[in-house]
Amino acid sequence: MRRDVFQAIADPTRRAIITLLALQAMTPHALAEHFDSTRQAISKHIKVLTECEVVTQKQTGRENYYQLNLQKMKEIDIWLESFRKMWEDRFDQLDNLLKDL
Amino acid sequence: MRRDVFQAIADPTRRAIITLLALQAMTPHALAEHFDSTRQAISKHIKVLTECEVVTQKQTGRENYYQLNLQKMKEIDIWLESFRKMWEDRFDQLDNLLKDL
DNA sequence: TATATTTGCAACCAATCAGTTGCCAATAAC
DNA sequence: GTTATTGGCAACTGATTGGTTGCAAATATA
Repeated sequence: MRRDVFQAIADPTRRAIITLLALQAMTPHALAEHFDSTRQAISKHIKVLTECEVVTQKQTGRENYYQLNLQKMKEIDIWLESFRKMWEDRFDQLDNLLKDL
Repeated sequence: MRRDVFQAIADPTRRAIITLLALQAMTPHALAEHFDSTRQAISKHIKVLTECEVVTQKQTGRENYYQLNLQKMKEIDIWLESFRKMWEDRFDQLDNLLKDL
């Protein structure tokens, strides 16, 4: 099974989970309340996120708090880096063109 | 069928195609030579990329040149924006901590 | 004109995905 | 001690994915 951050963010529900966990650590139960699907469905998504280390867990009693691992988000940023350079160059070119006109 | 840039970059072969097309526009045939799988498999990936507008095509005779649409790459960057702010804040906090020591 | 190259389409296949329900274990609350 | 809450596991289902082969159409090339 392929488990990387790119696969993790492919699913819109998982992206929503990531956004929620960016604000604060939450339990699967609390997370599930934000969605229409069942707690088990959400738990499966959390499992994927945990397996690719996008999310880490911290157990306290019976409650399991999950929190976002920003480092993994940074991995996407690193991949984007070379492309960002390209669109910034394009922007500069357009900028120069506009100045010349 | 869900077709967005996040699903597009989920597959490692598609990410490789994107990287190749960032360097220069290419035909499916030329692209396929960079991979082990068949031309049809690559064409299917190109179809996904086209459907979510990560790639645009330009036909010349029987050859079909595909090129990267940087704008769609930027969409990922926009989504990352809020998270980037977070890890930069964390870095600043660490920086201040180190200064204090 | 005959042959080779490039391409997209359709049919098929095994694996994976996202979701469900049911169940049981552990912890909290009463 | 009994009941409620939380959460993980397993089994199942339908849809999607990434791959294959075969084929036909269009364009180059000999």
